[in-house]
Amino acid sequence: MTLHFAATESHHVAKIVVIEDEVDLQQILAWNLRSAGHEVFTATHGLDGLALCEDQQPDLVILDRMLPDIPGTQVLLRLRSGVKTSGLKVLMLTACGEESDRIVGFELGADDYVVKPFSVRELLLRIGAILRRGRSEESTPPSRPELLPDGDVFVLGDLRIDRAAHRVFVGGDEKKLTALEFRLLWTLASQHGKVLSRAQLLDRAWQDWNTEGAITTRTVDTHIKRLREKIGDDGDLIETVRGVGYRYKSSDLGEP
Amino acid sequence: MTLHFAATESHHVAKIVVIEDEVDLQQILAWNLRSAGHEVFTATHGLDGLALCEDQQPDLVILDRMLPDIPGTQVLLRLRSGVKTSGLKVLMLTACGEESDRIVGFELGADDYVVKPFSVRELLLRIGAILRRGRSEESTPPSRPELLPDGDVFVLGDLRIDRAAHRVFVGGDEKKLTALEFRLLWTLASQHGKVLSRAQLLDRAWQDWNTEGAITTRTVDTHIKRLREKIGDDGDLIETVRGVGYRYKSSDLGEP
DNA sequence: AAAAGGCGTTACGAAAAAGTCACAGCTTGC
DNA sequence: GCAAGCTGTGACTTTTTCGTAACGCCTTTT
Repeated sequence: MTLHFAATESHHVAKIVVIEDEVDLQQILAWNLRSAGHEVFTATHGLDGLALCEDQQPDLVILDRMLPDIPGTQVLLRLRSGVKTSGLKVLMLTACGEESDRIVGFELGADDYVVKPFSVRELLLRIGAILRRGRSEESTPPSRPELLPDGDVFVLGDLRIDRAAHRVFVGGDEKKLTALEFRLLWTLASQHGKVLSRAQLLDRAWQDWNTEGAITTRTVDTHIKRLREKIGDDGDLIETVRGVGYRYKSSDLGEP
Repeated sequence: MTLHFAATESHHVAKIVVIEDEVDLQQILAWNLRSAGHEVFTATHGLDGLALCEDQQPDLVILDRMLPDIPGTQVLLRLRSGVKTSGLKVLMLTACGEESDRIVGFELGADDYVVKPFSVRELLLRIGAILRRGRSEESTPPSRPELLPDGDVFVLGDLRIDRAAHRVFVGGDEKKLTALEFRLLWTLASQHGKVLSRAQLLDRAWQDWNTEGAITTRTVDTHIKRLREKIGDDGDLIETVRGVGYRYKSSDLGEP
């Protein structure tokens, strides 16, 4: 069972993945971010980093442009193309002087772009800004409604999850879920086909919500039950994997 | 993610001046705007920019706040004081974290205000919005709101919000709202169907003058209550999403 | 087959979130 | 400078959600 840091009121604890091959820098960043209360995972290679992201579902990725295996822009591209990481924020790092990179970085959808060498303090400030913005999506005053398309709808078989509206439909009928149930379902569905242990579910669905300390893993069972009940599932959609955890039924029929 | 910023059908070709000293960013903007069919002129200094504007009489100026010679606010001030450039739209850019600037920016009459770092995509959307808002300017006859051009009137079911005149109608009856209530309602309605957290609402409706998280999120509740009361709502229009925030009732039925 | 462990299910108290209200500090306009 | 109206906040109430314990069924193990 994982322990969670206590969060200060105004401070949002985030899960952050750092993909950086310079170990010194990586450690400096990790240490500082952890000091700020964030949960940090590190990788030195692009592919490792991608796997880590899929596994951990972070809020933010700090991504070096130059990596041993594949370029950071490639990583960014894949992160952006995956449905499973929608809403993810990316901050790119780059060695100085590479002008064109910046263009590419922004166009690929990096949320910020920092040129090395940078002051750690500045970087932390920017990270804070990104994370804050993250919660308020597009930031600043609404200009015109039609400009904000909600491409944030997740569809999987009969299931449809609208994260922006915070609504769930099963076969066309809306199911009223509580905030926790919603997150639980989202966690499972966004990783459909993959077994998630109770500990993992507590980590993700409960996230920073559970700041007080450990919650019994049995609690998950109860919520799974409630969730199944609400979405009218008898174990077909949310499958029990005895001794391991739960899994949302995969839509894939096999290996592509 | 490949972004296309090609010109769309109902598109006015505009003349745009970009005043930005970071050449990278300036070029990114210029390139994208030109791709969208606009005529673009660039300057790296404030005074050059002013001259350029007087010379070219653009429709829109994109103005960085920090420039090598004079502050962007100065530029804005002079643009606004000149009769020759009335009707001009101005979008200001600023480095993040400078809260007070934002106030100044809006008060000086910027049409929009974007904080760096921003996603280019978002900026272009906003530029499009500003341009589309067109030359309707002020001068809205307050007597017949239903006859106004679609520019500044927002209609959603029984609700009609006239931003220019700062009036709100529900089913034909005008509701007298305070400035804050008006912004709150607008924020919710313009994002109808989407859940906005209390933090988001504070960010947007309270906008500038909420320095820091100085205001309790509970305050939002109170204003929601007042707003509901005034527009005669019992939770049908402004829906409570427990544990998440509030949502203005969507006009869509939610099912495709 | 009995024991042990894992899980489904239920019910209930505790706690959190939202609704509501009154009041005080601040502007604003007169 | 006064009165009127906004706004923010704390206290209180109501509503809803969450965590846990308890019990029983089913599966696995010995």
